[in-house]
Amino acid sequence: MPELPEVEVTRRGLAQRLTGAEVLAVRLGKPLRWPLGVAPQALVGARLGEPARRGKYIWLAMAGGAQGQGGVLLHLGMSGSMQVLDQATEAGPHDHFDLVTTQGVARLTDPRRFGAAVWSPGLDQVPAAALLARLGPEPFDPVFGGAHLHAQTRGRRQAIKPVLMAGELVVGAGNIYACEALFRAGIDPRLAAGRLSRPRCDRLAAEVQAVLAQAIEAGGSSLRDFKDTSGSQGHFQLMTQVYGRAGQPCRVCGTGVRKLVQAQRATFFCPQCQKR
DNA sequence: AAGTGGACCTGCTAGC
DNA sequence: TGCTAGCAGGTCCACT
Repeated sequence: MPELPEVEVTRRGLAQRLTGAEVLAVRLGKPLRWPLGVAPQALVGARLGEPARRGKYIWLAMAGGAQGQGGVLLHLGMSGSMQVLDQATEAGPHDHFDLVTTQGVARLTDPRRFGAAVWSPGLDQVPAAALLARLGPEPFDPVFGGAHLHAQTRGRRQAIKPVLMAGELVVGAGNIYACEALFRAGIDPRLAAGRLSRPRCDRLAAEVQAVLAQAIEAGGSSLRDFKDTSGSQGHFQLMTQVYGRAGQPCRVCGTGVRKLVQAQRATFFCPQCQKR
């Protein structure tokens, strides 16, 4: 589910509800991708700062409590979402991390358990630093743009779509938004990254930013189960031009949208609008 | 060294 | 109707 827009929508919800709250209890469900790395009760008494986001990770900074300065790095994996409940209801079989606070209960629900909640003494310290180490620039960071995209793709033979998704050139564009950005930029997803001209890099960078911004505005995409922290669905999935539309007519030219597999992930594109 | 493929885990759906 | 193979928004790791 969650690409950058969904994670950002989640972060905003957490920020609104939980900033300044004090941790009363932590409840763990089944194991997630990585262990929390600290005894749950060690977080009791800590006060939450404003949640931050880096790529598809959310950083819940906290101070005080037995564990002292640090925070919890959250990832929603493929199927995760977070809700903030007024009261702690009984945990379901897919609720694997509850942060009970004075301002509500933040609950991570993640059926596939590719997500994680990991304690770290700081964002710039292990284990958080190790997890964030390979992330490229944020899409709205001034560092990211056509020049960066162009420079970083020289000599690369791999197709642009998996390169975009890998997160080394820019974080945040997962399968949906990589497909959508390439469509908007008129670029064939199979084109070798190193063959993108500078003007096309400019265009692609702009479209990555535009599609992510628009998706955040729309509350993210809810393909099957994504919900924001108050339980509402996003509606960007209603605006996709190509993602999930195999066989349906392109909204621009009417040609059938095609589906193929790249790096073991489905790619959707319009063979007419997107050129090599 | 870049690129590829497998792994992690569960639920839903399309197809027989 | 019922089973099953295949597929799903991510990312790490091992191997070529």
